[in-house]
Amino acid sequence: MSLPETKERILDSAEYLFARKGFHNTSLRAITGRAAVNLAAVNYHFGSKEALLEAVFERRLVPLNKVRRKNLEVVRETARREGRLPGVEESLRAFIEPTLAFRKSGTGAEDFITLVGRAMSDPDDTVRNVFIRHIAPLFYMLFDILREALPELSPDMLFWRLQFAIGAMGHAICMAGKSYSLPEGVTPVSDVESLTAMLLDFVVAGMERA
Amino acid sequence: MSLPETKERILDSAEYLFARKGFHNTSLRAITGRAAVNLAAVNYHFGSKEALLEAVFERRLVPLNKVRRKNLEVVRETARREGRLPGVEESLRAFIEPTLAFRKSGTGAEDFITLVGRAMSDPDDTVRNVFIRHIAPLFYMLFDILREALPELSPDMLFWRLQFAIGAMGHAICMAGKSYSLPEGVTPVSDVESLTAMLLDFVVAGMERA
DNA sequence: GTCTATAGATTGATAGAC
DNA sequence: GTCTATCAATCTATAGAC
Repeated sequence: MSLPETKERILDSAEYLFARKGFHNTSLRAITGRAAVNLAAVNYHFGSKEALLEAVFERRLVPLNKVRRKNLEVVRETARREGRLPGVEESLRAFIEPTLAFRKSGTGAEDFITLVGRAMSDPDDTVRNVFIRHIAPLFYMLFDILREALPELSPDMLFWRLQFAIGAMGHAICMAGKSYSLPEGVTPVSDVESLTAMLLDFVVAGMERA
Repeated sequence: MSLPETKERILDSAEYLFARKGFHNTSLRAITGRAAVNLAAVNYHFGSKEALLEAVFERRLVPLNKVRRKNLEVVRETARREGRLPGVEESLRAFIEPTLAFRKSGTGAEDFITLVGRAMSDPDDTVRNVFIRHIAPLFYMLFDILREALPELSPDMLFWRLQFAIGAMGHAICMAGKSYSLPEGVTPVSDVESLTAMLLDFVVAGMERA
């Protein structure tokens, strides 16, 4: 059966397993087994395991980045039209909100966004480089808008604060929906809206710190 | 040559490689090759690759945790003696400062602290579980002190804010000393004192956000 | 304790029939 | 495009000489 969905099935399976076990700890046999396709299909459709990883990132990251870029452009243009500086909160929201919201955007999106949360600090160059290549332009764009929003902050300080914010977001993504052992009396909400609101509160406060 | 330092050489080499390539992407051959010891020495001294990972964490984490625990106890006792609540900044500092300072505490410590920065969100269960087992008690201790410091904050909210802070710290650790491509005009400082000060500023602001 | 040698399993990738 | 079969490399782990 030469189903046109074979590539998609492989991508879904790889996304699922990469997010849960990591790239190097996931074999092509595990991927094709879960996808119920033949082992050789991966190399036929993608060429190599590494190219498959690239494709897993690309499938979701291209549309997600389009939304984030659009949001940032709107923030910039609106501020310019109204003759004011872009706000810190609206700038960070333009980047963070679509990222966390993406989690419930479709089947497997949750796996992907977990993968994203981990990719930034992945020990493996293969994973991290593929990810950084896709995310760097948006990072610079966000950096530039925050430069305008916080002109009194030195570039160095802004750089680090933005790194802190990104670290907080990535870790929040990794933790969301997991069930680690929790302190007494804690039953943490993890619906997207609440988490986004809490995270934005936190990073805006840190970013605006005098 | 039956040098008593063989175990140490293996630990150093494993620490170096785990931090740079990840656990599953590092072979025992690479470890023993770099350590200039025989392949079989790993299984003789540690029993298995996984037990070696455990030992890598244990060697550094036990003394580091002793410092962090001591610091947190001092914060708690000092506040109690002075009849006041523990402060947010001193509580977070008691945890964060020794962690970042550990980076320059000796040969290889930098590698280890990178490993720590990544362990929290490591895709691999083996790595993450070993780490969480060592860090969980201190996390609860810090959580409890911050409960006293911020009594008006709901446990859920505090839990997430602490997660954000830990995510920021972990990412900062991973980024420190790396040379990623940077925005125009940014030459980020990464000496321990400056980074600690900036990070504390950021997370205290986020934690105290009204 | 250190070494050689190798077992035993698993890996990514490919050739070639259909 | 999909399959079987397999190659060549790699891996962790261990047995046994020294």
